[in-house]
Amino acid sequence: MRKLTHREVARRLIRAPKSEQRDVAIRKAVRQIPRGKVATYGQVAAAAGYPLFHRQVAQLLRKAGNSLPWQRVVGAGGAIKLKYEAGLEQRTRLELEGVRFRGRRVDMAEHRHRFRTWEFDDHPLP
DNA sequence: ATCCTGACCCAAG
DNA sequence: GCTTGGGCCAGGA
Repeated sequence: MRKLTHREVARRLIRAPKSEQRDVAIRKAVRQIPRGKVATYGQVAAAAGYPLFHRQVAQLLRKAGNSLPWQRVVGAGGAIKLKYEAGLEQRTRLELEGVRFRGRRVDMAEHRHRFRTWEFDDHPLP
C-alpha cells in the first residue's frame, strides 16, 4: 500500500466540486493559452484550480469541438495524444501558429505557456 | 453498485 | 528511446 500525500487525502475528504463550475474554469484556462504556445493537460487542470483533473480536460476538449483552441493542449513533455488524422491536424494547426517540433513532440522549452500564479519568489508554495 | 473506457501522467524496468 | 503497471476522474452500459 502506497502512502498517500496530503493532497490525495484532502481529495478523498472533500466532495468533488460541481462539474459545470469546473468546466467553466477549465475553458477559461485553455483560452488563456496564446497563439504559438501550448500547455499540457495537467497544466491546464492545475491552472483552472483542479489539479489531478487532467483527464477531464481531455474529456471537455473533446466535447467542446472548435469553440476552444484545443490544438494548444498537449500531453506531458509535448506529446500529441490524438490518434491518426486527428493528431496530424493538431500538429498542422500548431505549426501554422509557429510552433516547432523536436521529433514527434512540441519543443516545450520554447513553446510551453507559463500560467500566471499567485506564488511569490520569496514565499514559494509547498 | 460495478465494470469499462478514454485527446492523461509518471515512475520503473 | 520503449512498454507497463498503478494511479487518477467522470460518464455510460
